[in-house]
Amino acid sequence: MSSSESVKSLTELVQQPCPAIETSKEGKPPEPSDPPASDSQPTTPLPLSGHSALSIQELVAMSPELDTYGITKRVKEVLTDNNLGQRLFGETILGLTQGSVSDLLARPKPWHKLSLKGREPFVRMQLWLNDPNNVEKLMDMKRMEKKAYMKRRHSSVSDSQPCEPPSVGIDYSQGASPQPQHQLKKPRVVLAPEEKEALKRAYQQKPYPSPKTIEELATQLNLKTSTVINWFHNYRSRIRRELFIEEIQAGSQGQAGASDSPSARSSRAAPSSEGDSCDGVEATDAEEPGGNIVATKSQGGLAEVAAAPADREEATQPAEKAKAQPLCSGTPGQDDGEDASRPRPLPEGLADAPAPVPSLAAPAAGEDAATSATAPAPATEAPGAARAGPAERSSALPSTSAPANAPARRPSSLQSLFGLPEAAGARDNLVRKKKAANLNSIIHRLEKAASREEPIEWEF
DNA sequence: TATCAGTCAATATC
DNA sequence: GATATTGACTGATA
Repeated sequence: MSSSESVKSLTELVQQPCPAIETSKEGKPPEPSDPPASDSQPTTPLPLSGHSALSIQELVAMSPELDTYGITKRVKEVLTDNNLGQRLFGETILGLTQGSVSDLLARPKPWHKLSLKGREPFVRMQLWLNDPNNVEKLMDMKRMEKKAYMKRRHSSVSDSQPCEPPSVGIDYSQGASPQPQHQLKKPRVVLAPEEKEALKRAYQQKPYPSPKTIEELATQLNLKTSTVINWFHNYRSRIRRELFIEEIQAGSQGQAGASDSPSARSSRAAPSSEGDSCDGVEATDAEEPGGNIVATKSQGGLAEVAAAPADREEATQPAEKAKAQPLCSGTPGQDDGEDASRPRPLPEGLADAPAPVPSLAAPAAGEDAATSATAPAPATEAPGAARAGPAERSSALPSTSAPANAPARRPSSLQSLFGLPEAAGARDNLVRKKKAANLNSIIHRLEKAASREEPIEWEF
């Protein structure tokens, strides 16, 4: 009951105009920081008015599994249909910056892979979608912003003061030091294509390089070790994310075709079906990093890969490939394009770009095997596994999917709150089916590859 | 301590 | 100008 209560209050909130927005935007103490700042706090549900501050968190906690992909899709539609920008939407509704919104909309992670915090934006989006006045409100915000902007502009002009960009309030200015700190700002590091290429190659060989390796890479590329470390972190997580997406997309596509014929499904899944050879399904397989499905399955066939000491590598490799491909195909052209900007000798092995296809077997470098070994591949990645390896997901979905037929753990009211169609359960099943189909095709290909004994071939 | 998730914010691209 | 990309940072977790 309590849950439905809060749900109710939330529903109300959703219905009512979101004042929070106004506060943050309108008064616009051009504080770009205000929304996020407060937001990051557990107490900050910007779009929701004060009294319900806690609700969003509660909601997130109690919310049923949401279709993140579907939500973002709808949000994108609404935004584009109404010509509403990501920035406005992000800052007023989600309390996130434009970049984050872009990222979120373009690469939503599956619900079960999200942490509580990560789910928050999706719950907000869902609530927003449920709000019949959502668009109007945003439109209003847009107008208000415009007005405010004009106002500022006018005043500044009249003052003949080269007022700095309105909202781009330099936080430095007001805060602590009166000095022109902007100067102290670290310049953003921009890696040259060759550097990225080299890092990618390094990644292919060791997704989890040892400190020593990192050091070497940094030295040879003339980068800071922290930059190299960050790069690896970012690359790993982004690849992982891509895989989620592809998984979903492949799934939905597969479904489309699969719905009628299984064969269609498999064909679509077909590797290069993508045409691009680059990303595509590849990723799908790779997806296993999240779950180990492939690992398990593949192990049989992809022995070599699996054999590699570094499970993690194994796990990531495919993904890597997905990513790597582009390199191959893409680089050729500009590849030579030097970046005179920064001369740096690429590490051997990394440098020989010629070989676009990284040798999976390359594990030669044992030293790091240890490193990677440290973290049991699937284990680590287990996040996915733990939460729901593809395998699980497809069949025995953990808690998430269970709901469908399982004893409804959530009060239906919640579902309505989130605007879950009555068919939520059905959709759930659908999604599961898609995933299962996707997995099947993956397995199929893996087996095929395995039987062929083509070590590297399976990079699709 | 290493890695991850989530995010910001600068920069690139459309 | 809006959106996408990406290096860096923070906090959480194992």
